[in-house]
Amino acid sequence: MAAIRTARARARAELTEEIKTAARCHVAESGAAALSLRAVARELGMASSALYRYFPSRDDLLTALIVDSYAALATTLRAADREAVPRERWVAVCHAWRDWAVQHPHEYALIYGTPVPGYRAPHDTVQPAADVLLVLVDVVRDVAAAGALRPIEVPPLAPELVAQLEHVQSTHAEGVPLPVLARLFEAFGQLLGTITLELFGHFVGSVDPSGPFYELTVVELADRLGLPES
Amino acid sequence: MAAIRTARARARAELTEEIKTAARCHVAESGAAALSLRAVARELGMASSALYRYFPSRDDLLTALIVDSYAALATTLRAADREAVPRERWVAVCHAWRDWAVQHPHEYALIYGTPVPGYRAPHDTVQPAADVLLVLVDVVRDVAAAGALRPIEVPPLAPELVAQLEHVQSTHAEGVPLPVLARLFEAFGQLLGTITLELFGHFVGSVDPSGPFYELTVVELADRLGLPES
DNA sequence: TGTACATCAGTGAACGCGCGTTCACTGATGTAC
DNA sequence: TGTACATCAGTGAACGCGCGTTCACTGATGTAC
Repeated sequence: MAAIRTARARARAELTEEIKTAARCHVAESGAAALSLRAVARELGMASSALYRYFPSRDDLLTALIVDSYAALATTLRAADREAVPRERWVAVCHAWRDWAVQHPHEYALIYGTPVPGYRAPHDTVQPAADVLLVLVDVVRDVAAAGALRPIEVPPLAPELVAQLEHVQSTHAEGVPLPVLARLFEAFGQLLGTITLELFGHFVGSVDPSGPFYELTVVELADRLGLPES
Repeated sequence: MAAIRTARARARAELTEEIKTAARCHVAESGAAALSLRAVARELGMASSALYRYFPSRDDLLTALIVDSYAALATTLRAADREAVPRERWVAVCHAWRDWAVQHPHEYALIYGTPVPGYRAPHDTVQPAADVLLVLVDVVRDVAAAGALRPIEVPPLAPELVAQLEHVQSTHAEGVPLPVLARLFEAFGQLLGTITLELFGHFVGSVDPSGPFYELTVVELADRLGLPES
């Protein structure tokens, strides 16, 4: 029933993919804010009104692209994560993140840049967004489970922060000590900030090209997380 | 000659400001990408073509806004920096940064978010952008000059990174040791990343509201820079 | 297997909108003598 | 101080553009009997 699909159903699935692919190209060239149904339709050689058979509105197409971009990033990170000793896993995943961003700057901007004006992210994007972070969490959790995590010292955590982190811990990061979890969020901010600054041109004239600087950042983050030396 | 201005010159200066103010409002409401000369003209009750007497194009108006936003942020940070002992200076400046961002989210997005599609930043924006960072640099440099900086350990720096940092050191940060300068850039990335994640909604469901988390980040950064305990 | 009807993909014209920019113009302000 | 000319601010109409979305339609595909 799901396997034996009618010609219509197969054509529909294929065209849906083609529309998303064309839209992704458009985003990669002109940015998400400029995404236009008409342009996509033009590229596919069909009437713009035909797209409404596949996506009820421009925003729904945008949502689909965002979900896909998160998924693509998460998949890339997972791939980088496989085969590597603990510390190298961290380094590999972090570099995979930057590489993906450099190779797909507009998709990166689509998910981590300024939200598109007038667009309200639906709930569909929450899980894909979390999946990306979970790659980082998993690296650390596996080390923790193996008892190889070096103890780290952090300043006392405010009660509100403890509550927030405990919630994350119980739902997504069991076995990761709270101080490490706090450092993981710090790492998230630092990685994203560093990549963003490079991509959006704020390092021009200082630490650009930023390969060596990013490398340093990643290594120091591994230290601060208590990951063992490679 | 600069003081005794004609009525025309005074009117011109005032209207230029009014245009920028109206444009800023527009950016604060709908974002930079949606900035429209016609909307600004409408708000001022004048013909849209009249704006071309003041700004040769939409992009020039955008540039003026960007320069102003950098300047406003730098001024805010400077104000926070005054009166405070060394370590508190760092904390005060970092919190002023976040506060400004939270209070002016669209201006923040204007300078640190996704670049506006089709817009190419002219050279006029370089110095204002640097001025913001120099507030952070100055805090650390003053402590270094007073000999109060705790020595810090960083992994060996790649030769290319050393060259980049030495260039920055010689032009903007004399007296700041290279490892500290590297950490300053890391701090820049981490602060910007953390603020961006909060502002763009990526902390919803985890460390949101992010006050306590940001506080922790700032304090740890001070440690890593070798700033003395308060 | 064949027919009758329902479903759906895709079309093309149209609505109504807002945009950046140009241009010839009017009338006020400034300047040189 | 008064006049003649040059400069400049602001107008309003127009050009040409692209957009999202709707709607009545044709014709092909799928389904029930």
